[in-house]
Amino acid sequence: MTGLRERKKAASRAAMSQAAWRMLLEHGLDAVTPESVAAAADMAPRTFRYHFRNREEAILDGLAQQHMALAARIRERPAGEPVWDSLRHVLPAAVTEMFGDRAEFAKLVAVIADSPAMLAANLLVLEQGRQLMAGAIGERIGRTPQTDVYPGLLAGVAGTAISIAVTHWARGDDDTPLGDLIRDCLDRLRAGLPLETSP
Amino acid sequence: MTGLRERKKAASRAAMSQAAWRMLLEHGLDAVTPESVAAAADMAPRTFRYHFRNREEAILDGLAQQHMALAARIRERPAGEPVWDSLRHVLPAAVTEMFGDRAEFAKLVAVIADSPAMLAANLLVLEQGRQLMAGAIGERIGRTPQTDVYPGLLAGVAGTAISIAVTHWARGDDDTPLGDLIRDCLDRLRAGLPLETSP
DNA sequence: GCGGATGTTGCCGGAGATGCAATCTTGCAA
DNA sequence: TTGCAAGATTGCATCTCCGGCAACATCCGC
Repeated sequence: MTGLRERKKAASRAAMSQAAWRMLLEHGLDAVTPESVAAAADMAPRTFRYHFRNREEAILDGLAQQHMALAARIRERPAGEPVWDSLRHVLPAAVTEMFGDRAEFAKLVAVIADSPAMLAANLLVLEQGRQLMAGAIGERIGRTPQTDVYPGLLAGVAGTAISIAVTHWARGDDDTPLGDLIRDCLDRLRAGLPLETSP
Repeated sequence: MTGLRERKKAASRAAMSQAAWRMLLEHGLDAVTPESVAAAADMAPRTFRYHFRNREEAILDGLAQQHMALAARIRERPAGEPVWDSLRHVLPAAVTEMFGDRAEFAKLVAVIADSPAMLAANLLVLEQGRQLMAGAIGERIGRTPQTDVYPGLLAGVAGTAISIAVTHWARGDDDTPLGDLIRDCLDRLRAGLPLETSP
């Protein structure tokens, strides 16, 4: 499971992904090329292409990893706990630590805004996250997403809460902590999204 | 607005999009190339690239159009109607007419399943649809998605309902009409997605 | 230790995307 | 009607990106 081989492979991947991320923040999307990233990580360009389909995938790989970790944290919650409570318990903290620095994430949002490829890659990450989340939810409540709509719906709702909360948080004209924003969104969704303002 | 010029441009676009769609259903994704589609629509390959970024975009262009129409239909609902009711009124019918033939759509699902590019393109379409839906919802309730999370949350929920319902419907091991599935999903979401089974 | 499996790398070819400019069609006004 | 500007269609040339193939190095299991 944790053989030297797999660890080295993961290390290579992580090194390039982090290099790509830093390069995006400091020099913009155009500066992120297989060549530059590979050089920064001290590897061959071809190795970059072995691990990642394109630069967008490399840049977002870190986020993708953490999305996968989200599902795991859902599974780890005590067995009897209602799923909604599990989400409310896990998501605010997990997502907050996921997007540590607001300025960095604002930059990412800006890049996504004017790059269709980045947007598409980001949507892929989110979709994959939803799939895993649906699986985890289904496992907890004993229903498979294949035959029951519930896990998919709840995972979709959770994903929506995260996306909306993070987007508003990244905009920066509101200093509410990200965790509180997510809790607020989740609570509204759990209440069935009534129109009434509830400040 | 409806000058001859624009109609001709839209016609070219529609012709190629439909050709791409038919070609996908009959010969698979690999058969859909700018050259083949352009030939089928009696146009030059370069014209294909003038209208579409890639084959996936061409294939899904019809769906994208209808997603845009969705937002318009939300806006057309009577002014006093609660937004949730508007969704419940518009979505089942609109989506049902959107995916007329189950076999065709099942094919699309299959293609999406093993083509990351198709998946990404599809997610782009859905995301764009959500944006428009959020705008329409915000307009109806007098809140802009820019400063208020409500429109985005509700649009996200609506999108989730559609995606999940359509996916299950396309699987085909349940003969419930698509409209009923969507209504069911919407009702569950409006009720805050309680875990209890309610058959 | 040895053989198989797998990560790393270089080389190279095909496919896809884009800028440019020429040409034709349409919209509009003189 | 006629002429001009704007925009759609097309060809050409180029460029980048992606992936297959094969060689080599390293690691795992027996």
